Amino acid sequence: MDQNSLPPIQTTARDDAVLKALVGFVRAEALQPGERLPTERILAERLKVSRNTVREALTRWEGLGLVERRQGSGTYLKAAVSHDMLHMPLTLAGGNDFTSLMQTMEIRRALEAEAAALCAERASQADIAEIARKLDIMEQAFRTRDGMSSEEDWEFHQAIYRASGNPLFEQIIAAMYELFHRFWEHPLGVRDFGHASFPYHRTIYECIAARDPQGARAEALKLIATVEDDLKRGAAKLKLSSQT
Amino acid sequence: MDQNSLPPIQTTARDDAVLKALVGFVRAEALQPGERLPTERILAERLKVSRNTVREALTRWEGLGLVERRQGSGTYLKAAVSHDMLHMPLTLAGGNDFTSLMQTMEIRRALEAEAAALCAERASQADIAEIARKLDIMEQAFRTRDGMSSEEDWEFHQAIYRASGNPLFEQIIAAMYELFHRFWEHPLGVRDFGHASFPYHRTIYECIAARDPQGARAEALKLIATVEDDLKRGAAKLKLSSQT
DNA sequence: GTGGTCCAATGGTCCAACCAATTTCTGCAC
DNA sequence: GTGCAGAAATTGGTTGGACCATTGGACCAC
Repeated sequence: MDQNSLPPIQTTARDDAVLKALVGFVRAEALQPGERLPTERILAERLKVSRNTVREALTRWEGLGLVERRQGSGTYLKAAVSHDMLHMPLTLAGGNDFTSLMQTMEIRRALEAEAAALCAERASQADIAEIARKLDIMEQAFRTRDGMSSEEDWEFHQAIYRASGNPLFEQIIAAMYELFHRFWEHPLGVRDFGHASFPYHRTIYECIAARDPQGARAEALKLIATVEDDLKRGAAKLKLSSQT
Repeated sequence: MDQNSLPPIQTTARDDAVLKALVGFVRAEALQPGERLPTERILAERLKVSRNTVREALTRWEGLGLVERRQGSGTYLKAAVSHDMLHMPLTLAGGNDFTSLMQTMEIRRALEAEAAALCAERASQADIAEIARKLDIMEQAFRTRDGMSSEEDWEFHQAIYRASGNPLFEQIIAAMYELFHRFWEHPLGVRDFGHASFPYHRTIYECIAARDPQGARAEALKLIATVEDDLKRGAAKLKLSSQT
C-alpha cells in the first residue's frame, strides 16, 4: 500500500492558519519589507484567535527571519512573503570554529562551480556586461586598498549567481555569507587573506564571456581551493600561536 | 573602539535564557535525539518562568527542526543541540511549478556530485558497508515493487550524504526533498519515473567503494541527468495533455 | 486476544492583567 | 513659535490560571 494515499488528517493548525491569513493580508495591502504590520492585539481580534496564538505564529516567522519585533514599536516585515514558501532551517553544530567554516566552504565549492558553469551557458549579453563591470570595480578596489575588497568581491560573485538563471544559488550562498562575516570580524592572523584568489576572478569571467562552461567550472574550483588554503593556513597559525 | 567589547545589556531575553538552560539540561542528561524532554509545566516551574515563555522558546526550536511536539504525548528531541549552534534560516520563494522543480534539481546536481566525491574520499569502511546495505534494500524493493522505491532510494542517498562528513549536505537536500514530495503527490504522468536512474545507484556505490572521487562525481551527475530528463518528459507530456 | 471505556498526562488555546520599551502628545518655559 | 521635559498612549513581553483536544495506558467485558 502506498503510505502517501492516506495522509494524517489535520484537525488543529491554528498558528499555521494565522500565518496563512497574514500572507493574504500582506499581499492584499501590498506591504513591502520594512513596513509595519498590524498589532498583535488587532490581529488577535480580527482573526478571532487568542493573542497567544498570534504570538506563537509570529515567533515562528521571527525565527525564520521574515519579521522583526520591536517592543514598544511594533512588528515589521523583513522579507517578502508568499503562500508557497519553502523553509530550510540549517543548523550548524559548533558555530565559529574552523570545522564549520570548512563545511560551508565545501557547500560553496559545489554551488559556485555549478553556478559558474550555468552562467557560462545562459548569461545574456547584459548579464556578462554587468559581471564585467563588477569585476572592474573589484579589481580597482583591490589595487587601491591593497587587497581589502571583500565587499566588491562579494558583489562580483553575486552577479554570477544572478546570471545563472537560478535564484536559489544566490539565496543559499547569501545565507552562508553571514557566517563568513562573523569570522572576518574576528580576524585570524592571515593578513593577505584573499590575495591568492584574486587572479581567478578574471579567468572565471573570461570563461563565462567565452561561453565555456567547463572552463568556468574549473576556474571557480581553483578559486575556492585558494580560499580553502588560506583558511587552513590561518587555522594552523592560530593553533600555533595558542600553544603558548 | 571595538564595538564587540561592549555588548548591549540584556534586560529581557527570557526565552533565549530558557533555551540556554535547556541546552544545559540536554547535555547534563545526555539526551539523545528521539528522547523526550521535560513537560512544559515542569520546565516552567523549574526555570521560574511562565509556561507561555517556555512555549515561545520551544516554538523557536520547533521551527528550527530541533524538537518535535506531540499533543498529548510530549516534546521530543529531534537533533543534537549545543550551546554554540549557528542557525541559517533560509526561505525560498519557489512554488510548485515545473521551473521551481528544475531549479532545485540544479542545486541538487551540484550538491549530489560534490557529496559523492567527498564520500569517496572520506567514507569509513563502516560507512561504505552501510551504503551497500541501503543499496541492497533499494534494489530489492525496486525489483519486487517494480520501480516504486522512492523511500528506499532516498535512504540510499542519505547514507552517502552522511558519509561525506559534512552534515550540511543532508540538511540542505533534505529540506528540498519536501518540495519534491509535494510534487510527487500530484503525479505528472510519467509512470516509470526513476527507472532510468536505477543502474547509476550501483555505479556510484562502486566508485565510492573503490575510492574514486572523480568517478563518483561523474556517475552522480549521470544519475541526476536521467532524473532531469524524466522531469522534462513529464512536463512535456503534461503540457501536451492540457492542450485539449 | 479484541475491543471498549475511563482516566491521567501533555501539548494547544484562551483570557485578563500587568511589565517594559517606545512613541506620541502635552504643556510649560523661553 | 520653539524646544524640551514629562505625562500618556501604544506595543511587544511576561505572568498565572483556566479549559480543551489528543494521547497512551489501565482496566474491564466479551
